[in-house]
Amino acid sequence: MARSSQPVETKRRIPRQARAAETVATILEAAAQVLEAGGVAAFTTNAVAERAGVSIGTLYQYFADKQALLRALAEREMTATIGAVAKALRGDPQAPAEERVRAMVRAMVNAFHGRQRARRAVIQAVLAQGMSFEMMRPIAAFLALSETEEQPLARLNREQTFVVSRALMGVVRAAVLEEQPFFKSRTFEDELVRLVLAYGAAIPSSTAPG
Amino acid sequence: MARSSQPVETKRRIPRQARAAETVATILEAAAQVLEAGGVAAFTTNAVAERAGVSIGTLYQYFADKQALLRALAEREMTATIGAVAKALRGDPQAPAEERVRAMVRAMVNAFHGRQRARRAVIQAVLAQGMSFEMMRPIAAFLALSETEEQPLARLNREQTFVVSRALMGVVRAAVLEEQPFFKSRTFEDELVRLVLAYGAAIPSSTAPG
Amino acid sequence: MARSSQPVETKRRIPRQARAAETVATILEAAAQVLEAGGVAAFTTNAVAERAGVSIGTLYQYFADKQALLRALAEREMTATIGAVAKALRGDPQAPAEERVRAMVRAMVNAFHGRQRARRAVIQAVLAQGMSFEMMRPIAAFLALSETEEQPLARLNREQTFVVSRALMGVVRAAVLEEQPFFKSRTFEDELVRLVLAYGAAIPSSTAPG
Amino acid sequence: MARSSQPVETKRRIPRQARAAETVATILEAAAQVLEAGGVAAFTTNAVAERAGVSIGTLYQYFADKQALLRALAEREMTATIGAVAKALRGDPQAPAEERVRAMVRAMVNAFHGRQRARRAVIQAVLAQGMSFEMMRPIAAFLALSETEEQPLARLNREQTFVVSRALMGVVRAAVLEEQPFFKSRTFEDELVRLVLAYGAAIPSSTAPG
DNA sequence: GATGAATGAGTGTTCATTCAT
DNA sequence: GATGAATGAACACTCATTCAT
Repeated sequence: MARSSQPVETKRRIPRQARAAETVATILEAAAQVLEAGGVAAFTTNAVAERAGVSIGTLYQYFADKQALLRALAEREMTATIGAVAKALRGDPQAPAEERVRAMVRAMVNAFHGRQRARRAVIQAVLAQGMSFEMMRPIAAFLALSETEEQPLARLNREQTFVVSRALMGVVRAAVLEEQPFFKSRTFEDELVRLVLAYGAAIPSSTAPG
Repeated sequence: MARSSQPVETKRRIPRQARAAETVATILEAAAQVLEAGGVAAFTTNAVAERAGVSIGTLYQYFADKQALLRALAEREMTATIGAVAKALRGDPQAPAEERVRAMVRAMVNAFHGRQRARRAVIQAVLAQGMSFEMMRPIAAFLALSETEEQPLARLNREQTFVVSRALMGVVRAAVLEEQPFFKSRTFEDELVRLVLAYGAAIPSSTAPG
Repeated sequence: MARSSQPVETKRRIPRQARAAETVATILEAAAQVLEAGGVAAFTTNAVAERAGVSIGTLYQYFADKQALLRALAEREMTATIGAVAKALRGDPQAPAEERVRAMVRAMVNAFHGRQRARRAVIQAVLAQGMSFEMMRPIAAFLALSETEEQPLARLNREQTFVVSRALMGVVRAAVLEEQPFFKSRTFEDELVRLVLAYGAAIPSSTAPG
Repeated sequence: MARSSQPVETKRRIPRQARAAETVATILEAAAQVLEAGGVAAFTTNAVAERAGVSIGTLYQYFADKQALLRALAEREMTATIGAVAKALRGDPQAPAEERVRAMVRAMVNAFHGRQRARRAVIQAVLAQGMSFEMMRPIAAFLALSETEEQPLARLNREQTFVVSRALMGVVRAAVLEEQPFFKSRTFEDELVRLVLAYGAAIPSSTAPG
């Protein structure tokens, strides 16, 4: 496993032409499929290239190394989740807290729908490669709910934001990884909403900064 | 290549002599150290054997394969956590709920003290190898708190048990993996206690089975 | 680890370029040489690769595993033998039986000329790997002589075909393995011819089917 | 694979006591069983020792190395075959040639009865280890039939002896290795007898020496 | 004499990565 | 830009053999 020393750059070549962008998309989709089909063990650069229908050389033209490919994939998957959650949060600001929390919870759960295995594999792969949870920060930010100026979820301090966001993600993640049958059930959703609301309600105004 | 059947499945040879038992302990300790020092990437059977000061052959005399070694290590680490949490839960049954929850939370947090990197690596490795979360079941069982006949955490149904246990573990896990500076702080502990108690209090008696 | 399906099963990648075809030939030749030089014990994939002057990776690009390499080699060697024998059998159909049998015997003996050690090693290796004698079937078929419409070797039943073919091959094989000095002698050839003709002549027409 | 340099000695320690002789027998029997059960691949010194119920150290007390064990086993198996054939040949010297040949053929076929897999494995192992066919010489000698003073099989020269003995053994060997269903049939036996007699009859007195 | 824990050279095999075409 | 043949460090794992107890 030769370690390349490209610290920051994810991609080698910024695709300026439509064709190149297509190739990149093809490769990423192939990567997701390989992960979905065979899990982490099957996720080799050669396999991805073959699935994508491009040569291994072409893959390396766009991704500096395996890490970069994985990073890009994780980003893509995360972006989808973030987008859905953000949209839910952006909904009607006048709606009652429960309604908004429920919309967000549902968005998260739905985000993990479908290609569960791929997402699970992405999580595994991300962890296996020692990548920090940095890329999950955006979600955490959303979950902080600080953009909701209204009660009862606003004004959380650092620890509280961390607790509620990670609690929520922790439960969803565990449900995905453990393949819990009740994952998509209404009962499960209810409990997640309850968790967030109860915790929010239990926070006295004074603990929040300012 | 006939494999003689061994009782535990994890180990190849049951150490009957003092020397052998020592060797096993040495290897496991070495495994933890390697994981601590270099993360999942450095966790090779050869590296572990070298660190342990035994030959690679000796390692394989006691562990059928890499997985088995990892499994044994995870077991060892998990047992420590379980033991601490269980002890906390066993405490004074007359004590108020908050006190008992706090004891448990503290036990969990403390369990992840010290060799954080190793534990983190164990988690990563376990995930990377596609091992199911089965081994975390015992902890979940404890967290279900169903043994506490008293209010307010008893009588949780399946989904509720799952939610509270995974929420708690999710937060602690994230704090370890992300190396949050407030991990050992009282503030953090307070919030965890709040999460559990608030959720427990928000559950109406009627949702629980029976 | 998805294996893409290949037509022949023996090879992983079908060489489409001239360079690749050359490489395959080089590896096979190296395999024969290694076998010739050091026998079965020396026949390791690394040794073959080194002898071929290619990296071990290249070897595995064309042969799925050691077995496949061995199989390919055996095939190559057998094909040579079969070809020679077949050619001899195809000779003048009008020629007297003795002449035709002699041509065949000579072809077989000659086929084992030269690289005796390699062939011997191939046989050993094939046996050692538990490979069935399937690949020798073609030779047996030829030896059945059923294509010779003429007396005295045609119309052999199953057991008779087996007996005469294996007897002939058994003697040749033993001569090769035991490195008998008279292997290439005319006397030896005479005796082989005698064996086949005598046996053929001793079979009454009635024992053959039809 | 450390090669020990003990050229000739098969056994390390000559068992002078009854107990030691028993142990050797036990080990040899275990070796045969391991070979029978798992073929060449399963034939490891450790497996044999375990099967024999002795420690690996004990095994090495009686057999210098794996080769020696194999050699001893081959010897044991061959001795049985030889004994049977010799007995058949020793039968009534006044009996007609066909009868005596048939007795011999039957003895050979029967010798390969029963533990076929083990014998097959022994053959494979013997070949795999590069052991020459030296140990089969005794059988060849018997097959030379030179002890039969009578017609028509006596007075064979070197090549003729070689041809008839190896032809016979070659057919039997092939039948065992290929697991031919007709192996034990009367038809097959008939053909073997025919082969020997026809060949013998086809030899003019003048070709034999003296 | 017997034991079995320990050894370690050696094997087959993978896969990220390069570079000549 | 694309290709894919070639690379080789690295890995998991085996097993014949030794020797302290």
